[in-house]
Amino acid sequence: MAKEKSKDTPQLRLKALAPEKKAQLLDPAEKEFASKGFIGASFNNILRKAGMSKGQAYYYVENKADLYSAVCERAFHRLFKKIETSEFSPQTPEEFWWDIQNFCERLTVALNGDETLSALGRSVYDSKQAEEALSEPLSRLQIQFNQWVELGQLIGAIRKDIPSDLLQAILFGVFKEIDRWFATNLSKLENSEAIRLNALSLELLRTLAEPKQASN
Amino acid sequence: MAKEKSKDTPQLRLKALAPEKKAQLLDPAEKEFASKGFIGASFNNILRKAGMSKGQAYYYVENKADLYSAVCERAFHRLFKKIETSEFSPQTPEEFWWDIQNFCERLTVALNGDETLSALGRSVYDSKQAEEALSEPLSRLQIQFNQWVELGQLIGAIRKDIPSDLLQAILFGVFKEIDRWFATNLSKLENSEAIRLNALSLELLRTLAEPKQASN
DNA sequence: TGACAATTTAGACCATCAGTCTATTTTATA
DNA sequence: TATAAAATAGACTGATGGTCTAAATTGTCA
Repeated sequence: MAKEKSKDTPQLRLKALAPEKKAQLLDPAEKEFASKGFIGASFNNILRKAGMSKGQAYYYVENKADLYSAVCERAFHRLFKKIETSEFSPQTPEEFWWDIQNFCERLTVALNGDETLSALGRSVYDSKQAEEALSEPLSRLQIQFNQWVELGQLIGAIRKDIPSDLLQAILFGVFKEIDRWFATNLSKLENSEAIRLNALSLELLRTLAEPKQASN
Repeated sequence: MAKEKSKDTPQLRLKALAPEKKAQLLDPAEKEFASKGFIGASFNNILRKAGMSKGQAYYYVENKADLYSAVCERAFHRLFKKIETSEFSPQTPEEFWWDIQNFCERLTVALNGDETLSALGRSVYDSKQAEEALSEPLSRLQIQFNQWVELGQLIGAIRKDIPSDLLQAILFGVFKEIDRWFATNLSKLENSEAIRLNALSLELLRTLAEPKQASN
């Protein structure tokens, strides 16, 4: 029997679309979202740039949020291909934090090489609506993050006295602010100072996340 | 001569408006902004609730952002009246942090007693647009904050190795996330746990802001 | 090849949005 | 009472994101 499940949702149809045609929509969309943010971006304008009719676009995409989500997912994969995250199995707190630092460095390099990607990433925080649009991919990220936290806790690299979702929110918040600050101030910084602050930032995160004393 | 400077801007006209009429506009606006956020709030809907025509509203208010700003300013004053901040002139780090704690407690109490105010406060972070609309009052807050930081640095309560705007962004970020977390999780919390986490949160801020060692 | 069905596309159309503009009413001045 | 100024009503504008239907295209099977 195996009745072929037909592509009866916009999402599935987009997935099955020829890469070039997908790009025809997602490329201008990415530019628009990256430069204007989720709310500022105009769906109509994207269609204009993509040379695509409304009927066509809405056949492959549920709504503006869905398009934004598709754009971000694609960019996300692009990022991860760049990072090529290696195995991550630290045994001691020192190893744990070294791995984290390593990861952050890869991330920084990857983002520095792709301004559109960086801007798109920052656009997530333009509005709650943007965040909601990405709730699904973000929750996947969250799971990954939680695994790291749990691992860290297991080997004594991360404190256990704060609910992990609170700790996570705080760490993400700090990370976000640091990112934002560097995005706007990096150009004014001496190179050496930039390096110093970068290291210091990571230290801050570590200070927040580490157990209070050397114990537990 | 002293030609009376006439109230020729919406802001001045609003300021000069009879309190009850001002409330007629600002009350429904506050409700709308608090419950829907800046972007989600509908100007038209506010007018409907206020029983006010467009011409009238736009005579007293420049645009949506200006209305939001007026609403927030009023709420802000309401908050500060509740807090009645006492003199703040610590001589030692311990005093400094004790004062901060004291302030945070007052703030918490004040906000707990006014859900609309809390929601309105949180609405600032709904979107960049909201933040921009409040750039003027927020920058006043920033100045105040910077004075505290400078004072703290003077008496050795606050580190000097991070640019103060970065430090400020980080502290604000952490504060924001903690606030948000408590806003959504407070109801599920044991009372004792809530108290513990509250104290711990402040400790986190202190950990971030204090000089690395006891020196400096 | 021709007929029929399914998929895909075009674009007119809709409600709603923030904001503008003008004609009118109300109020103050003298 | 006449005139000027301040205030108000609400029709109107150009966007927005999103819907809907009719047409075009494509696939399928005889």
